[in-house]
Amino acid sequence: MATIGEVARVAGVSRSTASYALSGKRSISADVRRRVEDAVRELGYTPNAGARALATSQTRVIGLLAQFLEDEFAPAMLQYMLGVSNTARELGYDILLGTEADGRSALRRMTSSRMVDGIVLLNVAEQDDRLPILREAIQPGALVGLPGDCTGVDVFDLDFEEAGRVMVEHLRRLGHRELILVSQPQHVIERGGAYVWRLQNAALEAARLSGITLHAEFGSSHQPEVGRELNALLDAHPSATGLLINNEAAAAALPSVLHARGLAAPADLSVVGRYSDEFARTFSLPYSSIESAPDRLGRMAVRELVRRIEGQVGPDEPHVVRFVSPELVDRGSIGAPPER
Amino acid sequence: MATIGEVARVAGVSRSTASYALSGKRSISADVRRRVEDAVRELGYTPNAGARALATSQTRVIGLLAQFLEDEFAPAMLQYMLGVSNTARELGYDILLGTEADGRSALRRMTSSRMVDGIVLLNVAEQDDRLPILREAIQPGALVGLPGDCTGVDVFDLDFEEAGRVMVEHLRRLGHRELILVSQPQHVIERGGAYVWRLQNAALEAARLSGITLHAEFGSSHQPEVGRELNALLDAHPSATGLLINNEAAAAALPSVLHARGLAAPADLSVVGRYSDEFARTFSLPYSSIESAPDRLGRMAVRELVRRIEGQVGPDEPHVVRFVSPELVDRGSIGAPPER
DNA sequence: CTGAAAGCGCTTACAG
DNA sequence: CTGAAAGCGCTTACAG
Repeated sequence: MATIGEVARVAGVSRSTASYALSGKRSISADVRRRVEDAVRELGYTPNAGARALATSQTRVIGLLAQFLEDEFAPAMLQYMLGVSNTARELGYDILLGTEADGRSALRRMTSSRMVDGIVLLNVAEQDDRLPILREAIQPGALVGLPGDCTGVDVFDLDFEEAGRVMVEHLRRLGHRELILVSQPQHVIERGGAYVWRLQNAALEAARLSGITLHAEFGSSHQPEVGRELNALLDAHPSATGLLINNEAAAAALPSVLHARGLAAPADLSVVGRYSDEFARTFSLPYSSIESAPDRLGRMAVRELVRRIEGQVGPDEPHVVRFVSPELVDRGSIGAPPER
Repeated sequence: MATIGEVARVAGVSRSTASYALSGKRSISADVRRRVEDAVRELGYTPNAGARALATSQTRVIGLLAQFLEDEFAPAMLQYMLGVSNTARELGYDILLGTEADGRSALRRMTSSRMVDGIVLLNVAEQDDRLPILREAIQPGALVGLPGDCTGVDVFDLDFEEAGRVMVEHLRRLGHRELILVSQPQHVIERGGAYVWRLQNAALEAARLSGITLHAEFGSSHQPEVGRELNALLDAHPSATGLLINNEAAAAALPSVLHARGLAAPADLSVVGRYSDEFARTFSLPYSSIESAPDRLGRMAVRELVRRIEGQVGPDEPHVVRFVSPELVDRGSIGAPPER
């Protein structure tokens, strides 16, 4: 594999001149530039990434830490990963992927050995044990998900509280008075999945303020349990007229559950979920939903991260905490409550 | 960030001694080893990956090229990625992920700039335009999926032909005489997704040999089209008693289609798919299926790749082409044809 | 058992 | 506009 030394020799210039001709960091005579470019083409030269990283302290690689936890729904994670990966590439960065269960050691390895210029953390928990490590790292970090303590990192998340309020409010205006909310499994909360209770508490509060009964329950993240649980919930609350779903597995299971019970949305039951449009298409979900915008969040996180990496944001400029406003995608599954 | 020079200084030895004490590549007095280890701990030293790569020509990174094509079902891809990523980590390698649509340029970038020690290609087509680039690269490559030309790379794939035969044979023995096979979309074939016709041709041949009627059709990779197509197929072939599904989107859509038609498997219709157990769980699919073993294939590919990278397989030792035998996972959706 | 030195392939001040 | 040289942080023959 050709080195810049060979390029220089073939072009009849010094290595530094060859380097500058390629980087454009100082002016080069047209003749020399052409000779260097010809030599590059002739030799099929590509700079060695490791050598360049050593010389510049820049790897042009972003570390992406995803975790596939037992109690979360894997296909939903994929959307975030692709949002991050595609945006990184557009900005000239590659992705070093860490999927291991022990995110701490992956993070430590990537940052302390300088394999990456920055880190994106997915699936951030309220008390995320990766955060102390990230804060000690010299590389900047961007999170998708809201931790309890946001110092030292840029944070991006859906406004789950507003999402909870929007769901309740929307159904209230149509005349609903008794609703069921199915959240993620309880372990997700125990592990610190703050978004679960952020949405749930806001929904409960909104319901309380307008005198609506809201049955808030946890659902499993797996089939067929979650299907059974949905059935049990509908049995337990026969007068409920609206179903709020903050649980991807439950959303995916709902069509067959409703089918089996002979229920149609919105004629018999209004349904509103919280998931991405891509997810809705994949699982053919006909329910209106709060768009969770994984691609957009991934994109925002990478954009801000790259701004920090490249010094467009000073190291002591304050970090951002940005919430994406929930947007309701209408798929026609919300209507007035049925007359009884 | 500490360098090995600082470690050496703190330990009171030369840099080479510090390096050898850490690598264990030559014998070191117990005293010196302890001093070096103490210094490492005190300084929180981690070797700089770029510098090490430059010195050793080894990055301990594997490039993973995945593509998320319009006509393929994304959640199925994720399984392969995780199989590769997790196995790589177990063997001490990190994953550089390329998800861009232009796999050629990603491949070129990773290999020619020496960011990786080897490459895993997912989703390999019959005539895969990434292969010429991979063959020119100095790094070894392992594929999941069978290309027309296997020279110069290690290849791993499900034995789709045997899978087609097993599906037909299984139903034949139970007395079925008319079957429907739903394959991936036609574009997948046109693009060179050889597995589609490998399974289909073998199934057609097996059916022909035993005098069974097999209606082989392509299905869409998206909802709700594929649901409509399934309905149309069942309408068109009312006397078919078995359904073979080599199309993840169709499999995911089938429960609600059968439900809507009031059909149960296997009482009214025997169903057998081709997808992974993990996929079955995610989508709550109650159908017996040929296990597509994405984690196992990913694991095999990485294992062999690492053997090549680390020189356990000589550069001129022949490459392997290994097929995983289809295994039928019985979920109770196959039975005798209904009496009419 | 240990050290001084060369080298991996770049970039970038320094000098002209 | 161009070149010679130092340096990034490692590893590893070479010498003792």
